[in-house]
Amino acid sequence: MPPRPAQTARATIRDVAAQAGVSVSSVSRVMNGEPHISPELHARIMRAVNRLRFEPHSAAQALRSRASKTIGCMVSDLSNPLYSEMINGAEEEFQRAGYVLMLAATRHEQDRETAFISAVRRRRMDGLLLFAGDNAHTDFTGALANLDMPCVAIDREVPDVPSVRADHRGGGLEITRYLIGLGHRRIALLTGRAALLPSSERLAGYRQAHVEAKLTVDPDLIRPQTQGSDIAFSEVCQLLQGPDRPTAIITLGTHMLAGVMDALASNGLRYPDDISLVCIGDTDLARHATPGISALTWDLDQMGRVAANILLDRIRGGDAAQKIRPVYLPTRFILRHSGAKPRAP
Amino acid sequence: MPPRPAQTARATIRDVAAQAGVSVSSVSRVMNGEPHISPELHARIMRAVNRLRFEPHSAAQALRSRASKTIGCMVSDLSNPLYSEMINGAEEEFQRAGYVLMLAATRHEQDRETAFISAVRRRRMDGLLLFAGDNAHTDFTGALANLDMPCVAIDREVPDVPSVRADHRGGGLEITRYLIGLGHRRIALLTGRAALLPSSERLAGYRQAHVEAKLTVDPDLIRPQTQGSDIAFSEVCQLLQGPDRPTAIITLGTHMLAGVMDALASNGLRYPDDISLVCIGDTDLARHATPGISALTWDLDQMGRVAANILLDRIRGGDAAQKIRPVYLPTRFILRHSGAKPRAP
DNA sequence: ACAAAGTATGGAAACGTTTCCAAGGCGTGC
DNA sequence: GCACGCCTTGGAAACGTTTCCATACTTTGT
Repeated sequence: MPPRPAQTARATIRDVAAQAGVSVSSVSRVMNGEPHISPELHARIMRAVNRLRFEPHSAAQALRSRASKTIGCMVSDLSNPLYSEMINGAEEEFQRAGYVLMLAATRHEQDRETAFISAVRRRRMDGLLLFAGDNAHTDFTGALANLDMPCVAIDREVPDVPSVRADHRGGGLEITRYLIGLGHRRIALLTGRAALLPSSERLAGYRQAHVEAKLTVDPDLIRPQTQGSDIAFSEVCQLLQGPDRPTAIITLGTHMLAGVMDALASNGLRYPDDISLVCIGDTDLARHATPGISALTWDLDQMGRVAANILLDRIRGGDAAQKIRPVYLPTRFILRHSGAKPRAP
Repeated sequence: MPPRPAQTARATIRDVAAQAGVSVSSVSRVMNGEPHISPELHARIMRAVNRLRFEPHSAAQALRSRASKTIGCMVSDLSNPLYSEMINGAEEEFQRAGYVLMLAATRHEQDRETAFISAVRRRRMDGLLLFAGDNAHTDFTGALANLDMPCVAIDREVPDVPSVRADHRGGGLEITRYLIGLGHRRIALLTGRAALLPSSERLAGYRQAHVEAKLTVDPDLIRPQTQGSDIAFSEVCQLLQGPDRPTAIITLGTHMLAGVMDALASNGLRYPDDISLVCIGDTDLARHATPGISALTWDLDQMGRVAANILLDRIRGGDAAQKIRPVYLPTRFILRHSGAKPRAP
């Protein structure tokens, strides 16, 4: 194998100093915008910088100054639009503050989580943003405890780490109340991985609504399966085969809703007449299905931004110990036409 | 402001060497898995590494070894599911190869593009993945030419840079032929930003189909607007007001399709009877609308992976100069029920 | 048996910054 | 006129690795 073509040598701070006839430290000061620099020194240095197209080597900066200007971001699945929209918002805030995002998708595998934590440590990243992930991963939580680094979680519960969360419990409560109010007594819940905070919170809201109405919850109606439209399809088919089928379904809006709709169609059922439907997370599909599907929504972009700013605050040495209490963002119920009173039996 | 709580000091390679009673270079060799190391030296060093929880400082490594194990990834919009799915695939390949992804969303702003290029240079990233972006940005192309770094573009044309592309031209040709074959003569095309390669290629296919059928193209039917369902809505409304309205519409599947459907509905039109519809990029909405909407699709995850592997090859010193010819991935037309013969006028 | 070639280790010089310290010049208040 | 402090600059020591070179000890080939 031929040797790599030599990178065209790049100017170092020393070259700049030599070119401008000044000391290295002066160049450094100018590059970092420090005060107490005479105008003509500044001008001379900038001229040299431009002539040589000097660009500071950030590894050297990080090594010496102990700040990498880098944020780690751990998410289970990049292609999940819920996450990517939050990341999009967060990234904008980081960019504005001069930080770069390092991204890793963990696919819910504990190995990848710990591997990324290790990368975060080795790279001495300045902060870490954690998106919803399995709380069951104890190794991970352990690794995190030793992390000793500003950290913010999104829709995830991590000890001693501040978090931003949507009010999934309140949302679950609201939509369950709504369905109960319509007269439903058997409401199926397809809310995604049980180990994820949003799912467990929604379930709590769902239960609370039942308690309020003095109804008991049939555990068979709760289907905390993984994401995926095919899973949703088979789960719903199974629910519909049963003797005492549900009269309403609450389901995740991304991917799962599609499977649910397929399942209804292939069982010859139509919403809202035969069965009521509410989905979690508003999507094009929910909006444009006919009839439109009522949905629970919240501001993903905003969540990303809020989390990013909390993290930036902490990096800047903000009042660390305080306010690790979670910040909650509201959910909003969009009423469309997928709910109705249950058929008389 | 109180001083930041001192980071608990972390072990350096020197600490490890001292603890194990060996030289620094031996520790380095062990950490990098070099050969010619006696088993007992290896064991002694690993024991010290574990005891001290030593983790090499990657900035120092990067500084000395000139490899940052980092890939830059530039994309206009992270929340666009087309992109995020490709990124998801690419990230998996990078992760497997031990690289970390650095992500930036440019929002089609040239400033952000050049800013990111600068970040890439300063951080001495090992490679760069470019997603579809405006070819009109000449400053950017200039900056890129000086980049002197392994680079792969996805659905984007950059001089001297290899690329991976879906066969958008072939796809555009296929769906336009299909509609012409049904008898349509006035086919509207809402295909996204004209400056993006996929759009211009689709347009080329669209034109070619017209040429083949000896039809002339009415430029008014081509609406190369930006993304967004509201834009699509108003564009379609405008098209439908005109005296000689189109009998078929080709539209992007993400977001725009929703606006198109709204526009049809609010003009009292139904597909496929009143007007035919085909969308580009398969989505839940296209699949589950009633009737189902025919769609052009291609493998996003695969595209990301292919691009990642080409880039990794080049980083490893692969036959650089060769094969900068674009790699094309096929598109596939999924026939559903949104197309019909045009109404007799 | 001896040169040549390899194997296993250590020592020290980079890599390109930031930052601490020192020092010269200059104004200021007494 | 002098101690003091501020502004401006330079010099040099870190930061934590990798890598080159040297060295001591084994093999191997003849």
